[in-house]
Amino acid sequence: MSHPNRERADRILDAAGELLLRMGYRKVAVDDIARAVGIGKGTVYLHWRNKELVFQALMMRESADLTDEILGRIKADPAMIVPHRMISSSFLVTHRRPLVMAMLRGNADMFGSLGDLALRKQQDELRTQFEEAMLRRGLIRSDVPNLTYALNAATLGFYLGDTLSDEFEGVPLEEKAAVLAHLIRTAFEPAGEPDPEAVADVAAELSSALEELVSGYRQGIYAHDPTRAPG
Amino acid sequence: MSHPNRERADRILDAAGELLLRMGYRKVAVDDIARAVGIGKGTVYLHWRNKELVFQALMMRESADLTDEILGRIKADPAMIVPHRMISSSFLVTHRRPLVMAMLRGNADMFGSLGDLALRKQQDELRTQFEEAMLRRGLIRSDVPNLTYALNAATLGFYLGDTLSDEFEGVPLEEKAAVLAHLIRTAFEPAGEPDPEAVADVAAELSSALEELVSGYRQGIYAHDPTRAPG
DNA sequence: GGTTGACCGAAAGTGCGATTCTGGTCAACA
DNA sequence: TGTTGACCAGAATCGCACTTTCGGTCAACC
Repeated sequence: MSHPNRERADRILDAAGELLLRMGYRKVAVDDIARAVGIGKGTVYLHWRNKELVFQALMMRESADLTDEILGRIKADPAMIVPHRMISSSFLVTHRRPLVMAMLRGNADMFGSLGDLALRKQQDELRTQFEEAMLRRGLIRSDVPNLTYALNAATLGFYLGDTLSDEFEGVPLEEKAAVLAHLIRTAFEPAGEPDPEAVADVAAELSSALEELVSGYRQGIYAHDPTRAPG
Repeated sequence: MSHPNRERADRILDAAGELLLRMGYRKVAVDDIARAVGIGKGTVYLHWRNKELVFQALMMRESADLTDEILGRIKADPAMIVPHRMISSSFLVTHRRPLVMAMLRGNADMFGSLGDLALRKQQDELRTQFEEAMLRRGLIRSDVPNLTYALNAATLGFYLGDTLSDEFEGVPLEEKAAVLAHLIRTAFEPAGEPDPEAVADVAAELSSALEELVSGYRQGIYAHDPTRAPG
């Protein structure tokens, strides 16, 4: 039985991430990763059962880090959770993480078939919880039709815009975030200042939900499967 | 010299469109088109110099028809030009034209390399003109940062949403349009009713610009290149 | 017991000649 | 004069043998 050290696991993921960005999933050989770290190929397999799990772990670590970053901002200022700040801030934070961007753009040649099945489901639940809490506490207007779809569609273009056309390459990321903030604030939030108590409450609720999400991510990253039951 | 009849040209384009949707650009042979119409392959070449021009003509006709449709709505009710109605209505009309949808989704295997270079430029100019007129007459709020980018990004997600994820397939098109209308109205339009005179003026200006656009399209469709200069 | 890298088989890639397809032409025809 | 489809050349596709790559294993080593 093995309990490979975690610091090495992180170095492996570091290398995997770098190579992934540079060459794409298919072109990265497990041996490349091992070489980059300065260890034997077999050692990688002491950490994860196969190649796909290595990259899955990488993406989970990335997601966890990103979520932590957002969590930190909420802790520093609970007012961060009002939709327009939350969403534009997530936009910024996300865009600074090339791996996450590549993932959610579904760059097919970058990722072989990294299914975020359970992951996606968890995020969906979180989003639903977020929306419900916001609605309940009056931080989102109640007259928006089809809220979930509306938020998605309204946001999607900002994430995909520069992928499909280079006509807005010149606009700085911060300005784009500001535009997104304007959009969310005017279209989804009620007029006037939000109730500070509601903000605090929702911030607390959301924080704990995010913490749970992060711990879920982290759990998946370094989990080493026990050797299969003997046949 | 030839002046092939226009009705036949239209039948060719009809067939080309049907085949294009069914099999994609590459798989459609000029001979297939001719067969479908019941004419000889050579006849197609009496209308257009090569295969690509046939499909370019098809897309121009499609664009012209679509623009005409919008134009008709504006004529029937000038208030159609207020942004939220204009944009959501364009959304609906566009989504009912599979060829246009395929085109602007950039379905690479559907279209070989149909460059809408000049076309795109013309549309951009029109959009700019539209925005300026709206701003000038107070039909769009003046506090929206980066207006052009904002409108694009805010709208894009609605066009691409169901391409990338099937999670909103269930939402009827009309409801999506309603969401888009809400978004545009609340985020881009000033509160209160628009000035009827401004509406009428902008409607007139936009109508004539659209008519010009359509006539530009139509001109390109059936234009037969003169035989090359003798070598 | 942790670590390694030679080794294996499957799968992907490569080279190349044979074959089919198809855009475009044009002599013949109506 | 308008229309056609047989014809041609170049491109794409296919078939296939050969080579290379790479995920994953495991006996040997430290």
